[in-house]
Amino acid sequence: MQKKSELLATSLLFNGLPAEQLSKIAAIAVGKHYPKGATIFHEGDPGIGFYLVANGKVKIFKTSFDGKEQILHIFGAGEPFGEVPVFYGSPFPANATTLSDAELYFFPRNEFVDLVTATPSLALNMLAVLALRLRRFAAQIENLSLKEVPGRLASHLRYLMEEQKRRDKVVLDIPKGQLASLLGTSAETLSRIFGKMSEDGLIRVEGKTIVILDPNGLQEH
Amino acid sequence: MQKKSELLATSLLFNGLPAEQLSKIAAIAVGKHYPKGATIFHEGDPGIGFYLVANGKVKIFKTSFDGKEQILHIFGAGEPFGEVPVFYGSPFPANATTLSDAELYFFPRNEFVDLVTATPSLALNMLAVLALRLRRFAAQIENLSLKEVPGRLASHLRYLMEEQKRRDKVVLDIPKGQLASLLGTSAETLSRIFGKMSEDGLIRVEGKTIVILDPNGLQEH
DNA sequence: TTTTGTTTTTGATCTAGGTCAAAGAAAGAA
DNA sequence: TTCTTTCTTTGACCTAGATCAAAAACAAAA
Repeated sequence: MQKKSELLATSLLFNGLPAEQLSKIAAIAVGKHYPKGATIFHEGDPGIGFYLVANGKVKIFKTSFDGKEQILHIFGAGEPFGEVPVFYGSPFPANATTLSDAELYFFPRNEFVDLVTATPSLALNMLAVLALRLRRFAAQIENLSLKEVPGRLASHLRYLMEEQKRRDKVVLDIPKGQLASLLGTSAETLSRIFGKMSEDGLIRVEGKTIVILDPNGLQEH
Repeated sequence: MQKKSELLATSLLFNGLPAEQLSKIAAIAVGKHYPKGATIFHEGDPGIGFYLVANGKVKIFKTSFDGKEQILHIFGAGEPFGEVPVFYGSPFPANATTLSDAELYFFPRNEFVDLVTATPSLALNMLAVLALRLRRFAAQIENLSLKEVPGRLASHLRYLMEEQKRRDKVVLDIPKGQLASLLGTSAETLSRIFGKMSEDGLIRVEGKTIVILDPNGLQEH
């Protein structure tokens, strides 16, 4: 139980809460293990609570009638997901699947709402989490509708540079096919764009490692 | 002041709060009038508070370097906007402009955060508002990336049928060019799709009124 | 290693829908 | 009304990127 509240304390959601609150929160969390590729929930399932990633990676996605998928988010350690039904209406708006073996904490809706009601700083943290997510969605809509695929890839690479705090290279943490689905394109097109950017001397692709040769050129796209 | 808290009471955000709270909320709201086409804020401006539409219509949108615009939301009476910076970081993630003459209430950040902290049910209402908005964004991303333009138009028409509670016809509340920008396409393409759907006997276009001839056929798209 | 399954790349082809230009229709303003 | 200004439609053309098919490269397991 010690380790559990330690992880919780590092997340944006439970950040800054006093130890006393943290242990109450830890008390209602149920740990669950999922193998790689497991379904956590489907779009339309009733949302009886939300999850927090302890370790591993989870994708949230929509699928079209003909099987194409669009990834909305990829969440890693410390990030919560599936909160929408907790605060507004019942069914999950999208599907959730693990991208690797994963350990998750599940927070049942009613208990959690009680905690939020009793703990103003938890409520403000949750508001911050949702506000950040809205900001990310706005950026994703901008990318999908106002930028072409090279521009979307460029902004994703800049995002990874930021996240991994490197100016010279980044490592893709998901297969290229999944990246294509996140950027709203096909694996074939993404592969061609990687090729084009290499030709143009912007990057060098070495498997999952992308060497950034021209950070400024990347801005342009 | 009486009228003000009456309007507030009808909004999802302040719904169900006791009169005492409502008057406190009304006390910090500052009324402002904007003419049609006025800019309320730009992307990147510091967010010192949020707004609620008393009457009129407001669009929230992103623009590309070459001037194309993508509308993220259109808000009418009773709907709040610009809350993201209140709860997470400072700058507005998008632009806001009036689509008609509009009366807005402005809520300064600090005072409002104090109220939220002191009023659990207000916090839960705000969480519901943001959760609903996430759900809408997820649907918009799905539309942009998994559906073609006819499908997007069809789901917008179904949305209007729902909203206006009519099965036989709906009235567009914005110009067709703005609708194109909301659906992530151009005015020309939208016009052609309206034409095609009319040919196919799905709808009949009479100016801003769209007569729904075949609700089931509309489902298909 | 060799085998088998999964990613990734490459080639060839096709089309939805963007863009440019201009004409028509509506809607306000004078 | 008549004049402007803003919306909407139509025509002609063009390209980003999807799709299909198949080879190649990797990775995991036997």
